[in-house]
Parts: sequence; structure tokens; C-alpha cells
Amino acid sequence: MHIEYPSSETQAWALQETLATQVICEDNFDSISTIAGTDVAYDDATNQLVGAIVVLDASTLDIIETQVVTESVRFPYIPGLFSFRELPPLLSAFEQLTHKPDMIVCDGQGLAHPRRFGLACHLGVTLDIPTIGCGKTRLTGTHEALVETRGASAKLIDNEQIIGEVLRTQDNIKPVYVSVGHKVSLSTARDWILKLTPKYRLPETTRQADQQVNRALKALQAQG
DNA sequence: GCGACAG
DNA sequence: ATCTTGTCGC
Repeated sequence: MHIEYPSSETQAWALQETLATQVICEDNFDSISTIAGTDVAYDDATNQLVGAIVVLDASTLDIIETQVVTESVRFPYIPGLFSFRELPPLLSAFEQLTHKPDMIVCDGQGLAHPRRFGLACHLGVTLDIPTIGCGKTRLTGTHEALVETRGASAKLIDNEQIIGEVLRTQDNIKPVYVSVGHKVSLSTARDWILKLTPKYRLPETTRQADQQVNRALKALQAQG
């Protein structure tokens, strides 16, 4: 797969502004029978990234397929330019999939980004697949306090715009940051995150991908 | 200028 | 992201 790739911070910044105009913030899909989760981890010793995509049955949450890849780092981690680091291994893993998912939940922000183009938007626009951003911590935006019960939420605001939602997925547990990636509305994104978190703070999709990534990372470090 | 800053 | 001990809960 060929994608435009920046060779500098300035280029990356400009590319985000161009691609951000392609993001669709409304529901644009038929039915969702499979939903995937993604995660990426870094191996210090070899300076490589391990990326994983796990496809689940959207109704039973059973695992349908897993793909894991290991690649050299192409771009440093810079807040706001995060997707340029994680996108390559995720696209490689996606290519390997036999079962292309109907929707993807990313472990990072979507529109809840300084230029409204976080990882979830980048992956969604690149693959032209509906995506949801679900981050563990905040990148940008402010919000009101939310009560401690599962399902509680508050709008994430930045520059007087609603860029996402802070959502409590479990009672008395820190909330997650939900935002539109591509071809989904914020309310649809929120509904999916709640469905995917019947028991834990993070979506089952993300948890499965995280598990695969760490398994591969451990195997990598066991070699040398 | 200073702090904040997805993973 | 990763570095880390003990502690709490199922």
C-alpha cells in the first residue's frame, strides 16, 4: 500500500491539515458485523514497533482473526504527530488481514486533536473505513466533572467546538476519551465504546490488541 | 516566556 | 510507551 509520508515535522503538520478536510463525522456504513482493535508497542533494544490488529465478531466479541507485525521506527513520537509513528505498522497488519473489519477502534484520539486529525482519523481516511478514537488520557480539550457511575459523560470542548466526549466506562474508574475517527457520529462512537466495555475500562478490541502486542514484544525481547 | 503534551 | 513493589479484590 502506498501512502504519502512526511520527512519532516513541518510536512507532517501540513499533511494533517490537508487530510483533515476528508474526515467524515457522520454515520456512513451499512451494518457492523465485525469490529477491530489496534495497538502498537515499542521495543527499545531494536528500535522497532510491534503493531497488532485483532478482528472481533461485533455481537459475540469472539476473536475472528489476529495479525501482528514488527517494523523499524520511521517517525519519532511527537504529541500531535503521533499517527505518523503508529500508522505504518498498523497499515502493514491491516494488509495481512483476511477478514477486513467493518469498523476499527483505535487506541488514541480521533477529532480530539489540535488540528482535528488524530490517529483514528488518519487510519480511517487512509483505509476508508469507519473508525473510533478511544484514548486513555487527554491530548487537548476541556470538560466538566462527571459523576462516578458507568455511562456518565461530559463533552470535550476545544476552541468552542465539541471535539469528543469523556466517558466513564466503569464505576469509580478513570474515564476514557472518545472521539470521531471517520464515518461515524460521536453518539455512535460513544455507544460502541459502551458496548465494548461491559467489564473493563478499555474496549475489548483494544484489550485484545494490547495482549497480542505484548506477547510479540515479549517474544522479541526473549531472542536478543 | 512557560507549561502541556494521544502512545 | 516504559521503568517498578506491594496491595487489594475476585
